[in-house]
Amino acid sequence: MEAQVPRLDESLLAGLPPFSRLGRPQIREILDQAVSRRYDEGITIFREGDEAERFYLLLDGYVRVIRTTPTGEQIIALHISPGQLFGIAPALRRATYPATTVAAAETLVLSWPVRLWAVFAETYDGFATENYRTVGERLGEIQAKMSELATQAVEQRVAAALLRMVNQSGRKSAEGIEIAFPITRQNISEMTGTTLHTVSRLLSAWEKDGVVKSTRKHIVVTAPHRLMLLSGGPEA
DNA sequence: TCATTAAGTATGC
DNA sequence: GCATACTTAATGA
Repeated sequence: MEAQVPRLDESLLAGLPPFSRLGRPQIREILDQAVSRRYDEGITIFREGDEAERFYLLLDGYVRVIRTTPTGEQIIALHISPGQLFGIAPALRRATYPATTVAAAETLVLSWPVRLWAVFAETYDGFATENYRTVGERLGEIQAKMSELATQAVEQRVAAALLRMVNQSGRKSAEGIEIAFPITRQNISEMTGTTLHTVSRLLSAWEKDGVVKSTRKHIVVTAPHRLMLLSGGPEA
C-alpha cells in the first residue's frame, strides 16, 4: 500500500541499540528490507490479538501500548520512545500481538516481516541479545507498575507516572521539563488506575503549588524534585 | 481516601 | 458551533 519512500539513510539505524554492533553494509541490508510508514496521532498500528505479521522500529514520535482488561477497561502499559523496537511478538515466540499499539503523536516507523526476526537474530551479532535485554527491561517496568498499583496511593502513582514520562521523553523548555507527546487526564488515569477527575484535581492542586504547568494535552513539570517527593515514600 | 455523579467552563477544529 | 478536554463541588462507599 505504501510505496517504499526514497531511500532510507543508514544513519537512521546506526547507533540504535538493536543495531549498534553492525557495520554499514549490514545496516544497508536491513534497511533495504524495511517498509517505512507515518501514522497520525490516535491511529492504531496494530491491535491486541492480531496476527503478528511485522515487527516495528519507532523512528520518530511516540506510541502507547494499551492492554484491555477482561472487563473492558483500557490500561496504558507503557510509552515507547524513538529508537526502540515494538510489536516484537517474535521475541516472545508469540504468533499474535500481546497489546494494542497506538500513535500518541505523529509517528514514523520502520517495519519488517516477522520471518526476518529469526534471520536478523542469526545473522547479526548483538541483535538477539540487545532485544532480549529490552524485553526484560520492559517486563520489569510493567511488574514495577503492577506492584505500585497495589501498594501506592493514587497521588503517588500519578506523580510516578508523570516522572516516568518526563524521564523518558522529557524536553527542556523555559519553564521546566515538558512531556514530549500529547497527553490527556484520561490517558494518565488509564496508566494509574484512577479516574480522570482525580487526575484533574491532582494536576490542578500541583499547578497551584507550582509543581507543574499544563494546558490542554500538554504538561510541563516545573519542579521535578518536588514530584519526586510526592511519588516517593509515604511522608514527604 | 477515593470513585461517582453531575454540571459546569475552556479550547480548538 | 460542536466535540473534546478539563474543572469543580457534592455525595457517599
